Amino acid sequence: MLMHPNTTEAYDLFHNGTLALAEVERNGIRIDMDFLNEQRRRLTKKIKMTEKDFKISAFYKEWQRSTRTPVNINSDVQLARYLYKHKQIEPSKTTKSGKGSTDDETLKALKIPELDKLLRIRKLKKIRDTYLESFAREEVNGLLHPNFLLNFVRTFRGSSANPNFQNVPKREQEAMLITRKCLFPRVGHRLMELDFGSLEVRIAAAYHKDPTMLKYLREGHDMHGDIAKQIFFLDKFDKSIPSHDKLRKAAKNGFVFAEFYGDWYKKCAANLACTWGQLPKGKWKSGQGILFEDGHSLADHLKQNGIGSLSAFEDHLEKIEEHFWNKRFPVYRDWKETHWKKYQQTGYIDFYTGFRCSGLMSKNDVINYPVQGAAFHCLLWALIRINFLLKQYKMESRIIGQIHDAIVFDVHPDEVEDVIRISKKEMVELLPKHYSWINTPLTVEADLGPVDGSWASLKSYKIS
DNA sequence: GGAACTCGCCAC
DNA sequence: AAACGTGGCGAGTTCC
Repeated sequence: MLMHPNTTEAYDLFHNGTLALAEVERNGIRIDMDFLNEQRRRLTKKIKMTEKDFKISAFYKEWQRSTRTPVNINSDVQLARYLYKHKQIEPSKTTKSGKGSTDDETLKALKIPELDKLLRIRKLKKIRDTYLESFAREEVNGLLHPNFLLNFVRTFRGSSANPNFQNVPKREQEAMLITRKCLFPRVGHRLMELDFGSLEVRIAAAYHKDPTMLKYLREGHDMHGDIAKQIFFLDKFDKSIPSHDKLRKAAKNGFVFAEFYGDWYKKCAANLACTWGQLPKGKWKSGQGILFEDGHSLADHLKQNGIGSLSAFEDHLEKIEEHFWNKRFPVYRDWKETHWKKYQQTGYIDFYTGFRCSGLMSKNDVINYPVQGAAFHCLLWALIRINFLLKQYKMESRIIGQIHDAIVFDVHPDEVEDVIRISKKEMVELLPKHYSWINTPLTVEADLGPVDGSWASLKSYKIS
């Protein structure tokens, strides 16, 4: 596949972006090596103990008896051979190459208690070896200087390496609290993140201009709530009820975004019911799945609406998908088709930001690339401007990182409001003037840490 | 003994 | 007709 900036504007964006990101890289982020080393030791101890525990189990002994060579408990190849060849267990999932999978989900489904120890070891090693070790390797004078690169990604997004600043654990609490507690602002400063609200959805809307989607984005209605209502038969939807919020998140991540990216109802159904709804494959029994506040279970609730199994839920979601594209967002659907046809005729796709990809691409690629890429270019444009202004105003605050649709700052406590004001102006006011094809209002969300607080201590901060 | 591969898993 | 996009990176394994 060939890719290139196709306008001077696109070329300039990457030229200035490279210079700005080089400064971001030079700024760096403070790292607490004492805490890191303490966690390294603690994890090593835990891993050793769990390994010991695992090795006295009947499961391990049987595994070792099954083969002549010494077992390496870290080898998924050996584990798959033992489980699926020797013990003849049927895996619930296979890998791309058709072998039985040994990922977290598949091993948990086997309900072999000893395997939980193996998964625990895998998780602890991930934290220690992928994150802490790479942080330690890259530390210079108490700072990390992650690389931010613009020349690797097919969609013209950025990437990060040495260490990768863009995939530090956030959702899973244990991993988050170990890794992010290593990273700090400079002494007396605060960490702050500013990110665009639902940027990719807004950029997609600029391409397809679906009136229903534009209405959602312009009037701030809750699209994910509406879809959750429809998928899960909720007649009174209320985001502030925890169970409803759970189902809303499920609809958002397990269906809406998946459909936007090109997934289809069958995979979404399994994911929604099993991963998000905690229901089993096959038939459902009373009391199974996540619980509502009144004690009812998701299985009971769906049964009341005529759905008592995964296959019935699949049929239900097929209808939802049909409605989603043909009734709710038909103009979005039509854009996907005409955009795909255009690529098939010309052999390339143009981004609104002036970049061009040509060569062999799948349909999903053709639909996703210009959205993902242009969304990042919005962030990069704002980052270049904000970086320039912080220097021009001789401020103490610095940009120290970039995560696709977010900018990470190391801010002087007296400059918090100024940095927000300056950034907000660039992100929501001037950016849509520069890229006049943006057709919905942009929003900024802030997360702020206390003075000398680590990256684990950021809290949502209301922008005035 | 290193390159290239698979697999798993972290982020958006 | 087919079936979710982009990365980085570690460990194990296989190839040469």
